[in-house]
Order: sequence, then structure tokens, then C-alpha cells
Amino acid sequence: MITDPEVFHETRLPRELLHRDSETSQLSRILKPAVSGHYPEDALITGPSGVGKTVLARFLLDNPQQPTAVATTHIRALGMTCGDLLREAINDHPSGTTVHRGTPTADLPQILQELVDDPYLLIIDEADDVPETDALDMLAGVPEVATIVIAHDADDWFARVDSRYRSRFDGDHHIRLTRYTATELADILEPRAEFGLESGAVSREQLVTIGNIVAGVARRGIQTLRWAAKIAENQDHDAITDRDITDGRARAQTEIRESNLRSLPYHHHVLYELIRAHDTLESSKLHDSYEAIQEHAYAKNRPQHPISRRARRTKLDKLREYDLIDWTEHEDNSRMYRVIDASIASEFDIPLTPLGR
DNA sequence: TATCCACCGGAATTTATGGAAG
DNA sequence: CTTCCATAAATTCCGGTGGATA
Repeated sequence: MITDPEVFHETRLPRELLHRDSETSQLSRILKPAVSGHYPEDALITGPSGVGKTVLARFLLDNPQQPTAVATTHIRALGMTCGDLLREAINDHPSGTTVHRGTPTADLPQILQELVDDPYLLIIDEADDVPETDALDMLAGVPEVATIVIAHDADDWFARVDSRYRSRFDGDHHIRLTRYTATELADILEPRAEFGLESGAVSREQLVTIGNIVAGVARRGIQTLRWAAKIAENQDHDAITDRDITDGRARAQTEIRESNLRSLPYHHHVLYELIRAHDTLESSKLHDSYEAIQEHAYAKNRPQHPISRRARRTKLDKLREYDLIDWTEHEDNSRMYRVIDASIASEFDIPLTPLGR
């Protein structure tokens, strides 16, 4: 069934960007000065997750098929401070100069300025929470450096960045990506089916179905197709069935949640498992049971210690952000927690009942 | 009605961690 | 080994909200 798993890899760049013609030429125009050795210009790329923001930037700047001469670094900025950002920009620059964690943040602009002669582009990916204004302040004295910022919500991003920088990312310099239509996404999936699957494994009609059930999110479409093919393979089907597609989508979703949970530290797991042990759990009950089991859940050989209520709330926010739990608000300010998919278990072995019960 | 309590979440403050240089 | 610097995570403090109780 699957002849080339490579085709479905997250980091794989397509040979051409279908249905992104205007966006591609828009970014090319912005990059023009940089390519011809002049001071580079900034850009902002926004849109929901999984519709190709990173792919668009990489397609033009980090593409083995058509390399550009412009020095570029790709920074996954999620949760970074502006010091981190500058340090990574310095360390990734081809000049070879490196800088360590303890270097005063205030010294970094000077160091960067001394090492760049030619245009240097920073792709700041997942920039939703980074303090852009601070970073732009620090880059202000280095005209050879420009940033390609990738974020989800344009309004959010503009609200956070100081007004004196906004014009550099607005108008022609702002590229908005939207979800694909079902048929557009089918067009995108088609070459992957052609090169990654046996011929005849999936019909055009089914690709459109996938486009519909993933609501035009390309990343989810590709993973759904991959899982549908895997499932069809396991079931010895000659071709992918409609049922395989439904199951494939569910499997793809589970996979994301599992990897989300794995990526979280121990505290989150304790809270998650407490909620998972019930259908629904009220906030007061959740805190009570946490306090009841904390002695055992945080045994002596564990480096972590039980955390305060306030810190628990932060963990719960994170669990919800990762689509692992949800809650409904009560009129009395409390909440009713529940897990989204109770079949997903923590890999930690967490004792949920105090001894003697 | 006035007071108390539990909860949420923003902000300020403290604590823990880790790499590098002296 | 100690000191320095930056940073993440946790605690402390607090104002706002709304139900329960006297």
C-alpha cells in the first residue's frame, strides 16, 4: 500500500506549492532586495496552524531544489525570550562566532552587528508568544538583518508589537494564508498519493472527502491519508476504504494528543491522570484529591515536589491548550474538568489512591 | 444586607537550574 | 570550586466575582 513513507514526512517540501501562487510571488517580491544584496525587508505570515506558513517560508528560503544565496536561519521561537532569539541568530550565522547562555543580553546587538556584512534573514516561526517589540528594538541597529515572522493570529500579533514597527509588517508585507478548499487540498494530496502509495489505492473522490473532514488543514490531511493507508494495509484491503479514512483521521488525532502528553513534564501528568480517573471532576475535588495523593505521587526519589494551587491552574491551562482536557465554567466560578480522550493514558505510573484505601 | 469563603488569573517576587569564565 | 548571568518555574499577594450564610 505505502510505497514511499518519505512522502508523508512533516518536513518534506513539495516540488511545487499548489494554490499558493499569489502568496509565493508576494513573498518573492519582499525578498527581492535581500537576494540582490540590498538591505532586506521584513515580512509577516499569518494563518491557522497546518496550512503551510512554514512551508511557504522554507520553500523560498530553505529549499534544496532552488537554493538562494541569502543567509537564513530558521528559529522555532515558541516560548523563547528575545535573548534566546538573538543568541540563536548569532550562533547560526555562517561566520562561526558563538555566544553562550550567560552573555549579557544587552551585548548581543553589538556582537550581531559586527558579524553580519551581507543580508541575513531570521525566520521566526511560532512567534505567537515572543516579545517581538524587544527583539525588534535590539535589531534596530542592524539593517542587514530582517525577520520573517510566522504567527497564527494577525490581530494578536499586531496588538503586541509596538506601533512604530507595525508598518514594516503590514500591507504588502503581510501574507495571510487561509485554509484550503476541499478540492484544493485534494490537489495537494494527489501527488503524494501518486508517489507514496500504490496506484489506485485511493480515489480522487476520497481525497476530496479527506479535504472536507480536515477542514482544509493540509497537515492534518496528509497525516490522515498516511494513517488511512496504514490501516488499509493492516486490514489487507486492496484500496483505501471510506471507513479507513474515518479511522485514519481519528488515529491521526490521537497521535497528536499522545505526543502532546508525552512532551509535558510530570506535574501535568499527575493532574491529567486525576481527571482521567473520573468522567467529570470539579475543581475543589480535583485540588482535594491532588492534596490527598501528593505524598505518594511525589515519592522521595522523584526530583519534583507537589505544587501549589496557583501553579496547578497554569498546568491545567496547558493541558487544555494541548487538547487533552477541557472544562465547563460553573456559575460559582468553579469548573468541571474532563479529559478529551480517556483512552490516552500517561506513561508515568502515578499512584492515584492514598495508601490504605 | 453584610460577611465569609472558594475560585480564577494578573503581577511581583523568590527559588532553582545550568553553562561558562575566572 | 566559586561567581556571574539569564531564565524558567513556582510561590506569594491581591483584586474581582459570585454563592452561601448569618
